[in-house]
Amino acid sequence: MYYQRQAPHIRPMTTAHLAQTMSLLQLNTLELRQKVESELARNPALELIDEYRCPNCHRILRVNAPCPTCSHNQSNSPEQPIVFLAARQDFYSPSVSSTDQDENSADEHPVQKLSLVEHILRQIGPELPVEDRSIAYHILTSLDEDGLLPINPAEIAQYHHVPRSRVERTIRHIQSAEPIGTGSPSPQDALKVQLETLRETREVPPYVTEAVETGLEFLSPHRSAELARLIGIPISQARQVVRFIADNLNPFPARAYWGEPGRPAVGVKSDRNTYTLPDIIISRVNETEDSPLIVEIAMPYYGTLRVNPLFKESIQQAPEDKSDLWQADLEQATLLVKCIQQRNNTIVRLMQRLAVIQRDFILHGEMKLRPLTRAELAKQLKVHESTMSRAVADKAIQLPNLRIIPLAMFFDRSLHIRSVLKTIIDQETSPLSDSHLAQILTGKGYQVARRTVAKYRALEGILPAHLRLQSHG
DNA sequence: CTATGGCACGGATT
DNA sequence: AATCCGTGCCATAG
Repeated sequence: MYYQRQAPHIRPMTTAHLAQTMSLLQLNTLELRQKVESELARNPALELIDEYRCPNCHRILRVNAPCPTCSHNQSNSPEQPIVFLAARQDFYSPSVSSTDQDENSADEHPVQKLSLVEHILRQIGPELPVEDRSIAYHILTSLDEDGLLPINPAEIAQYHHVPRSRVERTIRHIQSAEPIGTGSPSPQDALKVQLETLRETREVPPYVTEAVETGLEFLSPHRSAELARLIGIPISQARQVVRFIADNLNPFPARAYWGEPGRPAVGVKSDRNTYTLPDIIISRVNETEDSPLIVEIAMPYYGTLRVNPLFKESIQQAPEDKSDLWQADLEQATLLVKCIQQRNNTIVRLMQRLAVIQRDFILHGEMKLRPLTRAELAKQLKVHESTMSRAVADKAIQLPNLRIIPLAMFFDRSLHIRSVLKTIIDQETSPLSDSHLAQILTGKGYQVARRTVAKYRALEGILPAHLRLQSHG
């Protein structure tokens, strides 16, 4: 399927190389992993050997990557505090541990991304009693697109002829898996579960529990006034509560990692029931202001992918009729390996640049996002615009604050203004009209037309001024 | 008369 | 070439 049986030597190498690099570049890590797996299964010239470890420190290394501990780092100048670790390979577990049901569905229509069901089963699989597996599977496949359970546990119990308590026990198992709260019957329950889990590791501000229990409908940022009145606390404290909940909890667990609750993230395909893992992870070394950033590129497979040297040697002894085929396989394998390396290289270079340009955004949030176009970055990196587009397409990136957002968000033209707009509205004492908001924004150095303010408002799901509530009283 | 949403146009972006 | 986005104009609601 991946190669035509034509005389391979006629095919111009460069064209094929280019074409394949391009097509690989626009795949995200999971898609690439599937591609590699299918090639591995089909092509005897390709082999996957154990991960390559640094002889001194035993760190797992990407092929050809300098060891970050023993040898010096390539990209670490003092004014650009960024450290690039070797791409990490341990991120995606090998595909052995899936259940029977998964195998079947995967055969029928190849999964593009790890489904939520599979993701959770892998987590709870080990602790889940075997006899509860079918129940868990039943629950997971019944989830709606937000990760909530729309049907009654009693139904499931009846269907499997088991006591209800066993179903509920299984639900609790599922709720405790990432994303926490999945399988809850309602957004409120999901929040409660998340809150409990959070309590184990962190201090939870006062009144958060009350807000979740009674003031659920007032939890959106611009309704803090109503919440304050309901619980009987100052508005400022209500804002903190709302802020805390927005930052740490999510009423729709399955959307947990896609940007902000309730708002579909920018640039995401509207695939339903897919759970997206990051292709790139950024973390920080410490909490100081000038802390270096660690950028990790997730690898699609364990170990080192390479052309099997034995296959290469034995190719002269190929049987007459197979000779062409083997030759084609060999070329295909070499091509794939090269292209994957090139893909990684492109993404690493992209991220090196991006981490410098958008450092403030990565560390301090949306308001600091610097408007940047793909074309601009392409120019700086001296690559073609279409290459940039592909590199950015369909990738997810995890920020140090653990939020996972589409890489495309780094190129949002108006996110920073929208974010400023949000805080203005959040802090307004009486509802401001669009034209007034436009004035304030212009005063702050963001030139936007009144009409545009209206569009941004709509985008953020904020009601027009006359429908917003007075914040005091 | 003011505030806002719909439509459409043109330029930028992909 | 196709799509997205900011903006102006106009109709409508209050």
